[in-house]
Amino acid sequence: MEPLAFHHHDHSHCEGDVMHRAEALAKEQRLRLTPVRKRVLEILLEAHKAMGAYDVLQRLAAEGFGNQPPVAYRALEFLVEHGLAHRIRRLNAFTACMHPGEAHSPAFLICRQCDSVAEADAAGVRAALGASAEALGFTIERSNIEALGLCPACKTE
Amino acid sequence: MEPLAFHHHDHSHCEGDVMHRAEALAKEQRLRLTPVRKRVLEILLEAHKAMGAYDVLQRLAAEGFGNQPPVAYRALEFLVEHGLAHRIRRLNAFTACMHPGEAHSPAFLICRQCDSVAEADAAGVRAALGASAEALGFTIERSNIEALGLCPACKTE
DNA sequence: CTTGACTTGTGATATTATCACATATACGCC
DNA sequence: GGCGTATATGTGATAATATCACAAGTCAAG
Repeated sequence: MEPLAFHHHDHSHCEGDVMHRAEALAKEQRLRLTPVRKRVLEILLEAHKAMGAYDVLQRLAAEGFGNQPPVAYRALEFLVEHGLAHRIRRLNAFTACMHPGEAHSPAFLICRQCDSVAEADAAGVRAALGASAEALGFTIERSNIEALGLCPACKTE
Repeated sequence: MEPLAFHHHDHSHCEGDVMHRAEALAKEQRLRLTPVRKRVLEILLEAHKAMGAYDVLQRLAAEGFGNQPPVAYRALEFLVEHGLAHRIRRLNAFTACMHPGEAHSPAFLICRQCDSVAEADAAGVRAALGASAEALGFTIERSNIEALGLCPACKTE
């Protein structure tokens, strides 16, 4: 898994690229990536950071979609459900998945200064967590791993 | 770190024991464990599971403390700040720390069936997470690691 | 072209959390 | 002990986040 955040990169390209993969994935899995859902994913990708449901809703409403909370929440729930977006509980916010398709349940690194959110490789983390849980006889089904701190860019400023 | 949850144990004793350690810790660190704060900790310990701020508030109000949200939130914030309680973001809830004093920032195992919350050893998890973060130049300051699944008791039922 | 499953729009409401300001209490210092 | 300051609490209002319920619309299979 390549860490996309915290590095300079062709931003518009990364949007298109991820979007492309998301659409391919949706087709492959017979997911219905409807206009609202697709637009929400685009909005998240454009923002390139975590957005609250109401921020997303505002954008949607401005574009002629419904302006009631369920419109945003339902689309976001769909995207999260199918691995196209992630929910950042610490921020009560959502962010586009940068690695759709690649089975992963990443750890999130949240910069407290610039609010950027990066997906970090969590393979080792999950292994360790699984071991701890197993020692207690607990079976993990889903998990969220979030860290708050300073990103490299903000550290040097 | 001993896993207290998921095992039968002398419940009333564990309450008193943890409370005792919390008070000792407070004295040692010159923390002001005021009546509201102490009572909130007791309530969390008695419940022995995660409680929402408004649940706590209801209990407080019934006992003559203030009945406005900040009363509960302030006490809970204090307890979390000083390691006497933990915030479970997945549940928008709080739980008493079962290991006050022992420097730890545990992983939480949340049973989706019975809503019990156990603190699991997170030393390995944090090491792995720190390694992933460091690889990206990110400095972790705080983190929350939560897993949802089935506890041993609910698995066999 | 009809049925049934899924999706969206909409209004209302529930739940969680914070702000602002007045009052009261505890602590350090003299 | 008395004073001044920092800290804590009470209270009303409000903000931010999330869900429910139901009607209407859309899509796809048969």
